[in-house]
Amino acid sequence: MSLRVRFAPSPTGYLHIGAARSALFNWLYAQKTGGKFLLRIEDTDLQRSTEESTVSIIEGLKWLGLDFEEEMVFQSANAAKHRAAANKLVTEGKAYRDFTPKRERDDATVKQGVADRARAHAMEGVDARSNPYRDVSKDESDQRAAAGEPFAVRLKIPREGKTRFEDIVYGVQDRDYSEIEDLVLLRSDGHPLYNLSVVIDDIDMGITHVIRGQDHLTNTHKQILLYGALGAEVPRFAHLPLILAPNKGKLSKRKHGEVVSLTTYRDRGFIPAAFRNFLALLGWAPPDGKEILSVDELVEQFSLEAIHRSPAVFNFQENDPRHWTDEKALWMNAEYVRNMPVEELLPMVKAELRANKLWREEYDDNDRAWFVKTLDLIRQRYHTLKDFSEQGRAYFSDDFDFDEAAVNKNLRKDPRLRELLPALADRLEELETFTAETAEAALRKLAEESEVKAGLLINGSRTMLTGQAVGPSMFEVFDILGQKRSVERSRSGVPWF
RNA sequence: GGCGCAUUGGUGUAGUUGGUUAACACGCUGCCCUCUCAAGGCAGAGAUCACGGGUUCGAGCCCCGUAUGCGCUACCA
Repeated sequence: MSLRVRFAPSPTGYLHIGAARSALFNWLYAQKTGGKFLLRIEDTDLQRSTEESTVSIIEGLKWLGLDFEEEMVFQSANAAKHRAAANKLVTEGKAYRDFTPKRERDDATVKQGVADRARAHAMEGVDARSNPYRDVSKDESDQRAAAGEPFAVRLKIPREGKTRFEDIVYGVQDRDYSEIEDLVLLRSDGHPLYNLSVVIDDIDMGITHVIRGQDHLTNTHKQILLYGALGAEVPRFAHLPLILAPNKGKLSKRKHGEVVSLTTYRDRGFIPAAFRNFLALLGWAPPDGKEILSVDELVEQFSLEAIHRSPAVFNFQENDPRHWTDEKALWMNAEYVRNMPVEELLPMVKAELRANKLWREEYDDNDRAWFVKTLDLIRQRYHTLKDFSEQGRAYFSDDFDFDEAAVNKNLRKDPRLRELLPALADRLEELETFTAETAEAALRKLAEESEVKAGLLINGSRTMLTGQAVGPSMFEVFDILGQKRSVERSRSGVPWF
């Protein structure tokens, strides 16, 4: 059978960048090997799963360009099958009914509770095979079940032995059975549990390679036991190093908020290809060390063997808007904004402008040449798509804001500009052919005659015409804005008031 | 507590079977370019390769221990 991988997120919130990376690596591996990339929504936790989340996951994958094949699978739809499988294991004697009353756990303190219980068991010398219901006779078990007594179903793990598998990333992994409790397959309310569901679904979907986060590394042993009990072939595993927060702690949705959400990057103007490129470099590096890689190059160079084992720190500074996410991601995005083919950038800028009511249909036909030229000029110093509607607003609308600092620095500082700028407007208006060159000549001539430095007029114009202190070469800006707008804005005097 | 995994400049990563001054990218500093800001070019700061032992003529690479971090240890996923 050909190679099949899957991405199996649980729909309990937006798509986490760590999950997105798992999806990417699965997808890359499928492309690389000619295999299939499948999607399964693990919504067995009905309480926490939401439809919005499922939608956002699908949108996120689409945004990153990670198309999945075949029908997506909803794990909850297979619950009956999972239950049946567990019951079959009971009949075969590979699992047993546990009539121990369920002990409720407070969700907030589970981690601690689990650790405490484990510690207590270790101290009291309780072994993992001590469950009294392990060896209850089948008749008695059947009777109690028939009498309506509630029970959970647990897998019967042998007393002696160990599981072993070779992880493609982490190497050979051993675990003694004594370290694994008889795992619960079915809750007392009949609800199938995670480890059972993944294994059965992976078998059903014919998954040959399981590529997922390192947090599942030790779970894998339990799952291997399950594959054995179910008589199925064990797939290959590749676990991915985790992505950590700057303090090297867990990067969580709860603690770190939107910076871990993939949609944030879309909403803040990232280019999908750029973010995908950045994500690929977390825990993996191409053999030739080149970092800006197209999808095709990514696919071509990718290999599971080159993934390394230490966790990656996602470097950002909370409470600092300038460093709201990893600097390298920001740099990479700017790199894409600057260098990608304009035709590919254009639709993205169009969407951005449209969302801000700055888009005009002429940009698509009559003014297309102007639009492309403008993009090419201004994108050189932009970092995200947002910049086109914010910093770039003055190129697409006469209704733009003046930056206070810029006005102070480039206009108010020298009162002569109150006269010089309108004078410049006159000169520009007189030009018969209006280009960057003629505008420059006119400006320099005026500067010379007025005995001021050209820079004074140039910087003053920049703020007067674009509201900003920074931007492209001013003569190019005159050209882009055109004679009419250049003249009007130079003359307006708006920022003086 | 037990088990597992990890540990190369601030961050992401390279470092072939152990062999001269530990490489690249982001970020940072300075200079050049220049009408500003970027970009670009040049130069530079920053790592006793977590720590301690050991093996070896020689270790970031091998072995042991320690520390720290993370993960798992649930009738969560």
